[in-house]
Amino acid sequence: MTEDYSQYPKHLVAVDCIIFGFDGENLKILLVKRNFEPQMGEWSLMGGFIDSHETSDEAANRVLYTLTGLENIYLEQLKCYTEIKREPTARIMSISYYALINIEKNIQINEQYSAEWVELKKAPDLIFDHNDMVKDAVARLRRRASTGPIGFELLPEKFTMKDLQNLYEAIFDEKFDKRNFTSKINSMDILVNTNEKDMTSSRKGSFLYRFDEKKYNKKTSQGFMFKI
Amino acid sequence: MTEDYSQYPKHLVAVDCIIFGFDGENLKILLVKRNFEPQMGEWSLMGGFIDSHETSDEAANRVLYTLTGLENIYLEQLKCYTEIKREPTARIMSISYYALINIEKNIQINEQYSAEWVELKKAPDLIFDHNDMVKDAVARLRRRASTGPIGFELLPEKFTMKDLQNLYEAIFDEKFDKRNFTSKINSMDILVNTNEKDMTSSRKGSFLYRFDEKKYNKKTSQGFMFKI
DNA sequence: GCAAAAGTGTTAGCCATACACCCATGG
DNA sequence: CCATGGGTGTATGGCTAACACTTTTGC
Repeated sequence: MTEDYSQYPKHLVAVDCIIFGFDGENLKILLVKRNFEPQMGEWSLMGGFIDSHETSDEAANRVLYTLTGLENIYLEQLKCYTEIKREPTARIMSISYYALINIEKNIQINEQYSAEWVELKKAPDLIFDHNDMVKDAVARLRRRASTGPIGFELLPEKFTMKDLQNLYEAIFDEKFDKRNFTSKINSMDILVNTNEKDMTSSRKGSFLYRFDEKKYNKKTSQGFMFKI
Repeated sequence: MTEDYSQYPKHLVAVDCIIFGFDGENLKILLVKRNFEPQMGEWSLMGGFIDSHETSDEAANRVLYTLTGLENIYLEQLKCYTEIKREPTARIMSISYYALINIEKNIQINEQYSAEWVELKKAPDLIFDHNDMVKDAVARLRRRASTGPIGFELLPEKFTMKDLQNLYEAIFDEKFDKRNFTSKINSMDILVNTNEKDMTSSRKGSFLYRFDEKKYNKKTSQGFMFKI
């Protein structure tokens, strides 16, 4: 006896992306203004339907590429939302993904979508269950950021210690002590000082660091655990 | 302009359940022997297709009820698996759920499914990507167990300190020091000593405890954090 | 020379860990 | 009375958190 799949219902399945960026001061998310019904003109996450020939990961990457032109972005599946009435016009499941992008990269945001970076804290109400998706994504981001070096995805290649601290303060919405933060980071020994200075923020200038991924991987394979 | 959904492909979407139980010594999972093709006769997780009128949570609860007759079980969504060829005969997405059940409850396992409790460590190879699902579920269980009181879902209402320690040792696959474990649990002050003794395990007998959920909730709302 | 941000160490309290003996009881 | 598992306290080292002054340099 072979299973006859035709008796089972099929479903529309979409992906929605929570795209995080950091401008040096605030965490932001990239939102689009819907240019189609339902809820045309309202703010939402960027999403798209999953095609028959692609996985949800591929669909999320495609959606991200379509909007930003970026590839090889940090992207992680979060959760599948399946409430029957989560969209008013049809039963659509959606798998949420969150992405981390360096906001300074030359992003050519596709004009077609009226996308905007908005501060996470000041984000407008979103359609459907997209507010829940964002909330879940922030929780996941915090957890990942505290246990792994994903914060660097949000920074340019070279960054100051202050940038890094600002980033973590934005992610956790919490202030840290400068000396404790610096020595914790330094004690992990996963950054390299480029010996270049960023002279834009002060007269004295502040050193620029790079995340040393090779070193991090090596240390990790020897039992090291990132922890903030 | 309203979106025309008919142009988008629809998908079969299933749920698969990783059902954990604890027998006092070992963590177990409930597996079924497939009685239909493909891969008839091989071990797999218990699963089922999502119907048009139900959410994935409801489908998972239904699958669990069908197999065990149990309702109101701890159940949490894990991840959506969408590889095109994850099943050989059709493109089927699957949302995994993990469940925690008290193995001592009068479970009437539905004979129809040839289900068996097997020790997690000795689990056979499973079909499709079910091995990955189990691995992901164990990781999630460990995380949840270390930060919340979900372990009690796996124990009978009354349990000894030894039971509790055995449980956490099984979950984390790691031995703990008896005195440190006891004092950590006691310092959280979320158990009540029933002043009954379990006389089956020793001459002296060991006290039976209950998890005090009310107290836990109250403490939690005041900032308490469970931590093991 | 002064304003503004960068950089840098020490201390005290807390928590995690390591560790061993007496107790109660049934047989 | 003895064998078996149950129950209990202390000391140490490491980590976290609190805290303030000096340096550099452009203006």
